[in-house]
Order: sequence, then C-alpha cells, then structure tokens
Amino acid sequence: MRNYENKIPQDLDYGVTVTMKVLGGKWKPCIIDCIFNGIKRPNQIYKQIKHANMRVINQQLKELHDYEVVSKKIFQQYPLKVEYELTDFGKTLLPIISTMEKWGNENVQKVYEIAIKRNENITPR
Amino acid sequence: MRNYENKIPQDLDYGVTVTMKVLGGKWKPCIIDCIFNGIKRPNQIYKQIKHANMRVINQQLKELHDYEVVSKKIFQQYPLKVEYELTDFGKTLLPIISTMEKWGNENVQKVYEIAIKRNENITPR
DNA sequence: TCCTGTAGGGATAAAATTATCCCTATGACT
DNA sequence: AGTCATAGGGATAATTTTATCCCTACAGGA
Repeated sequence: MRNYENKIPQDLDYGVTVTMKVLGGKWKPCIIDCIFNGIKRPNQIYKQIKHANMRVINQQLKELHDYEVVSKKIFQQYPLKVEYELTDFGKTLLPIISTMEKWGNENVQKVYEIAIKRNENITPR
Repeated sequence: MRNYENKIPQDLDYGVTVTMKVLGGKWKPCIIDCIFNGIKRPNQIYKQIKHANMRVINQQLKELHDYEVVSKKIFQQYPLKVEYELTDFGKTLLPIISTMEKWGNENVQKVYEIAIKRNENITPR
C-alpha cells in the first residue's frame, strides 16, 4: 500500500479515521496481536497467521513500522534474524484491539448468521 | 457492497475481524456517530458528513440495518420521512467507537506528520 | 556447487470497496 | 403541467487494497 499515490485526499478530521489509518489493514491487528504475544519474527508471524501471504505481512509490517507502532531489531547473523517489538506508542493501541477482540468474540454467532443470511462468502465455522 | 459475490471466503475466526465486518466501512462509524447524536434522517446525515456521497451513505446504512446495528422507522407521510435509531445491539458498539475516537484525537498530530513524511495524500489541517 | 532458511522488494494481477451518474416514486405547492 | 424534497436503487467507473509470482542477498552445510 505505498508505492501508489492516493488520488482522493484522506481526511484525518475525525478520530476514528485517524485510528483506522494506523490500524486499518486486513492483517494489522493480527500482526500486532502476534507481536504482543511474543511472536516477533516475520517468519513466525507468517506461520501463525494462516491464510496471509508473506509479502502482504511484510507490507503491513512495514507500515506499522513507519507509523512507529513497532520497532525493529536486526541481528547481524545468519540465517537472518529480525525481531519486532511493540513500541510504547504501539502499546497504546492494545486497549482498542482488545475491546474489538472482545466484542467480536461475544458476537460472532450473530454476525455469522446475518452474513450467511446475506449470502456472503464466509468460511464455515 | 452487496450485489457483488466475494471470491475469497472471509474468516470470522478472529474477534477483530468480526468487529470489522460490522464496523468496517469508510463512513460507518461516522454514520453511527451521527445517529447516536440524534441525526437520524438520511438526508441530515448526508448534510452532516461532508465529502460522502448520498448513494454511499445509503449503502452503508443498509448494511448497518442488515446487521441490526440500526433500526428503521418509516413515516407514512410526504415528503418521505425515515428515521434510523441505534438498536440495543448497535449501542454495544459505542464503547469501541468512542475508544477509537479518543485514541485518534489524542494522536492526530503524530499520525498526520508521519503520513506527510510518507508522502501520502492527506487533506491539510 | 547447490540447496536451505530468513528477510524483503519489484511488478503486476485480482479482488474489494467507494464514487458517480442517473433513474423511480410520491404528495404538496405554484 | 412543472417543480421540490425525500428515500433509495441499478449500472458502471474509479480507486484502493490484497494477493501472486518471482527475484535478490547471505552464510552454513550437504
């Protein structure tokens, strides 16, 4: 998602929009969650998040790093080793993520049923 | 966003994903916010949310209604009058939205600066 | 020398979301 | 008859986001 020039300027005039700017990305909350839980290396994260492509994880990881949500430590050794950590700034996002996580878990059933009723393409549970 | 068949099945196996299924849409949090603040008629919402196209608001409103986040009351009168209200279910989303709103407002400055540094197309403040 | 594991990027395709444009319907009002 | 305000949808274009494919680099080990 960068290497592409947005055509429609984005407004950051609304709090939620700002938050979504940082957190909005299909795998970002998952990635943050992984890192928070000690899964810090790109390859581990990749293995953890089934479905997500490595390239995509890299992209989103880069954005999280750009936005200073995660810090990056490079170990000069081989095979290469890199570890990401949540920054203090990144940690301030945790309450948001956990609130969303909680709400989602409490309401999966209902959301799932509605999605099915709407004939959406949802992975069966 | 419906009238289109998703090709990649969506997983609702992660809480955040479930939440984003309901709340994820460029204008949805804004719309919910409007309704919560007593701006209940589509046309009013449209006037309130500058930038957003009426058609798009309708689409998102319809989805919020499908997901039972808002209820719809039709007044049999002319000119037509419709009012949306948050359902009890919809109200359970408010803490999430307000948490995001708060975080966003507290961190706009930083996010804005990074976005500029990244050369993103952001509306000047 | 060739293969392995690890991190990461370029180029491009595919998919999904938003935006535009324009149409319908209705009763009141001029 | 024509116009207004309101709600809403069809069709399609434009934009944005994700996904795929394949490449580089590196040191160690078979």
